[in-house]
Amino acid sequence: MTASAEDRLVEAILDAITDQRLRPGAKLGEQALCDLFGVNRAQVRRALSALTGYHAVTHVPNRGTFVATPTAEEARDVFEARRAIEATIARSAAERASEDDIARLRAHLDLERERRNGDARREEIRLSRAFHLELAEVAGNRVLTDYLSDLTLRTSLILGLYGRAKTGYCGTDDHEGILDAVAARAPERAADLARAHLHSLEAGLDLNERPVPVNALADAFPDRAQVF
Amino acid sequence: MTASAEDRLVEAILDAITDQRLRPGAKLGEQALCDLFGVNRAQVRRALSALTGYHAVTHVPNRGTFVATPTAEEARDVFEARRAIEATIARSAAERASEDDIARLRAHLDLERERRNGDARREEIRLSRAFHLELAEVAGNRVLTDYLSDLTLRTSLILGLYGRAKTGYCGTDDHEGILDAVAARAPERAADLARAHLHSLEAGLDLNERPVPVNALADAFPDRAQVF
DNA sequence: ACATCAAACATTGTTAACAATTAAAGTTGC
DNA sequence: GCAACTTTAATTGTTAACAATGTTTGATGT
Repeated sequence: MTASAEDRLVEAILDAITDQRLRPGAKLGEQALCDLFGVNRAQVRRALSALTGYHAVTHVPNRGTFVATPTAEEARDVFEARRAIEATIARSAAERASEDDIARLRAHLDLERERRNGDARREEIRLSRAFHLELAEVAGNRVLTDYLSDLTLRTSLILGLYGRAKTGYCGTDDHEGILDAVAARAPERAADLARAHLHSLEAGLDLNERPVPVNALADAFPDRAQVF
Repeated sequence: MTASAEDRLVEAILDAITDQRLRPGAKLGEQALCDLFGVNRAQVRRALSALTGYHAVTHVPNRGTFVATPTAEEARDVFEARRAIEATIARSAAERASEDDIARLRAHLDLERERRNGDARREEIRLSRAFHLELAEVAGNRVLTDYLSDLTLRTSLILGLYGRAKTGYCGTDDHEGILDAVAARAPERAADLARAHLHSLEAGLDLNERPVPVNALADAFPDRAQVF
């Protein structure tokens, strides 16, 4: 069960993008990654290739690979796709959730609410994403779960680019409403609430192009920077 | 605009899977692909890596990569995902299709009907897939179109594994009904018909595990086999 | 004949050196 | 001082040889 070097790299970069330590447009230099993670270039190269498949990075021939910078149009498409997929997920979850599932999701929301009182913004995004993905697990469709994993990552990038600093991200209240509908075995209400949740999240965006904030690779992995 | 060797390879293999010249479980040997396409191993390797991202092949460490063999469960998940996505696509298409779009789709259906009278079964699958993808283009959501491209490919594999030989694949009649709803600007009816179409396609499957038919790589590319 | 084991073969995985391309720095001329 | 050009450095792309793993083949003994 020991993950390969390539998988570790992919996970580390996905994590860094998820909680916005790596911002859109940041360059992922091959040698830099070799040094940071202590692997050889071929492995880095394959990891980056895999990441392009997740729409997390874009590869420019002879230039390098960069953290993806979704356009405003792509942002709209991502949210529409999420509504289509998460409505189905919410419906299935309401039909299939066991008592254990519901209890687990409630515990997750408690954690979310607790952390929200603090100001750990990164943690907030990560936990919010985790709720959506756990609900997907409960729904039990691996294909949809994989797509949602992809879409939530892209949502992280979109929030980083177009999100207004003021507004919080996913309201915990919305999540609570969805879970209540699931617990009440009300599939259509759960689906409607999921759609509404995503609409309000999208409404909180400012979809005007803005200068792309780029930061260095080393900033995203401060712990490793000293090790190597 | 000249496609790279890697892209050509990916396209060729995806095509071969789409019209079932490459069947589930077929081994994609690296050296064999080098010989067939006259490229070096590194390029083959990267192409195969990209293909795993499309869920078209699976990679087994130290064993090689093989054309994916979806399980019965995955088949169900794929169809549920398609219903979620294509219902949204049909709805959008009905809202946004121009007269040109509709004319183009009608021409496509004419072609489909014509070929159907012949017995070109491969052509039939390819054209049916193309209709779904063209409708997605009309709907105008690139994210959903990409996912659908992925799902239709997997559907090809699923039909090869679990499809009853008797039944045709996508009925042209179903497609016609969907297009009529689009032309009539009836989004909900279009969405319902799309869902029903996929339900009937899924109902035509025999989801019992069966021996995996494997054929050789060279069989899938008879034209190239002689060149090299 | 069948199972077991061992050696030969074939295939995948890794590494390092080399080539090609792009970005950066420095220089020259106006 | 600024722009255009040349040279230098850094980065990505490619190739081929080597190592490790898995598979097949054939021999051996029961």
